[in-house]
Amino acid sequence: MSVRVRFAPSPTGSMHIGNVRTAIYNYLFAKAQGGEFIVRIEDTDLVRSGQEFEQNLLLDLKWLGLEIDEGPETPGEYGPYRQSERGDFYSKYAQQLLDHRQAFYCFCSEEEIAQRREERREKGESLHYDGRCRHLSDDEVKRRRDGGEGAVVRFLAPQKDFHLKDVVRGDVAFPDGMIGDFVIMRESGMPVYNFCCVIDDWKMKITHVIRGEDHLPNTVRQLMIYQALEVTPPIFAHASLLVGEDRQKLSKRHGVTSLAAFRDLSFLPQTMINYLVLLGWSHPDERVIMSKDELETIFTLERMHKAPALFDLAKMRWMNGQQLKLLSPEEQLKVVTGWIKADHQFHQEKHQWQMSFLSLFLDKIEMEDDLTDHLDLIFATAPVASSEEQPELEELNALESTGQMRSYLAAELSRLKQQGSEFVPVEAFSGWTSYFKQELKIKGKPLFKGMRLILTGRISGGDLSALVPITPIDVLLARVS
RNA sequence: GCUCCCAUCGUCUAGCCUGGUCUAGGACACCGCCUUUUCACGGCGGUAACAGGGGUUCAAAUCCCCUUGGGAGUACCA
Repeated sequence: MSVRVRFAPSPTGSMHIGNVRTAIYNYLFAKAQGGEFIVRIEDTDLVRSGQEFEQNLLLDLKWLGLEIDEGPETPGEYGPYRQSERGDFYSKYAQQLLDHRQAFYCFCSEEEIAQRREERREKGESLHYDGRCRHLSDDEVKRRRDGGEGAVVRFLAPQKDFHLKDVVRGDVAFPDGMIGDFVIMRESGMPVYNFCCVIDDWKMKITHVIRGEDHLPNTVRQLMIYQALEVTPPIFAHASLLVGEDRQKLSKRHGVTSLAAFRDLSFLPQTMINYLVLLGWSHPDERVIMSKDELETIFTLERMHKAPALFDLAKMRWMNGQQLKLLSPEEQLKVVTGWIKADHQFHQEKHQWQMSFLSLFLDKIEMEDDLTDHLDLIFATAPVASSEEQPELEELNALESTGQMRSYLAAELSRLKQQGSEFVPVEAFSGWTSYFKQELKIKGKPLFKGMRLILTGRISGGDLSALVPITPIDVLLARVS
């Protein structure tokens, strides 16, 4: 049977990276197995769900390049793909469970249950639902329902041990009494997660359920339902959690956690996939930089890691640089150009010039914020020097040779500008250097650092002979005067 | 409280299943050196970990037990 996996987010906010990683695992596994990647929207919580969230979710997956085989916008034969539209399935099987006495109507209000739980807590007893409505007679149920009394449907939890064979965790035991009778249908008639999940995974012919470890306790409930329905459960793989600095499950309060936020920070989709997949999975040969295509052939559930993983922005940053270097020059330019504000002078320059800029700085660029400094080096007219550079800078400035070079360069630049040049020809630059050496007898630190100071306003930086020819003459003139 | 899960450098991890080749390997970060008359890249090197205690065994990071620590769940959320 062909592998079918699903990513089943609830549209209640922007997609956070824990979910993104789950999506990636599912997608990669599907690809590696030649199977299907299905997206199912879990929107049974009408209050928290929103249509705009679903749209963003789908857009996020698209941005990542995770192609959906079946989903709300590309339905296959097992739809609908939104739980809010699958009501018939749920009521049908809820009724079946009711008929078979595997579920029952419960008339207890939330307040009553909370109160009874408190009482049991004081007595040190189990906090589960106490089974009060378990054995109401059919007549009583009918009477109370006909009388308009609200009721939920509870699943009657079997009193026995359960056992799960999890691909990443191995054998997991769930002892008898771990959970009480749980709600599968709300008073409003809306089904609840654990129930929908089973019905949908079954009806959508899902073969492997790959999800976060936080769902592990849910799995017993689901196993119970599978058994009651006499359906063979899928294979489960529970991935470790992603945690924040405090080692707790990653959530909004950990700062930057949504995919959108990382995208805004200029992380590439490849980086997201590459970095996230490595947070809980490893390549058999410990390769680190990988493309999505490579991952699609090599990913296996067996190499998933059990312990929770912590985010390391520094490594992710490095990885972004590595992924950037993997692109073709044209693609690199496109990415980098996208990082620069629309009204920046950079966009006015010719393609050839932009490529020169890129090749000069590519090694130093990992993220968007690396760019500012390099752009300033080319375009900023006012010199920027750090405070600790100040003493050396002043010392250099006071040198007689610096003054000589400054007036010479000012004259040269004006001459070039009058000739109509926009940039300094490479030969002109080397001409200046030889002139300073041979005629003015300036050499060593006063020569190189001095020229750098005059032309860039700084005392350290990249190769001047490459930098100067791509700096606009107007900028250089402003710096010299 | 109860149930379940987890535990190798600061971080991500390899190794653990199938004990010896592990004086524990890699990556990020950090620190040196080389190269570069400067920056970066690169190259070379360094600091740094098997949570603790008991077993089993000729031999344990690897198997078992306990302790400790961390996490998750315990909803008419998913």
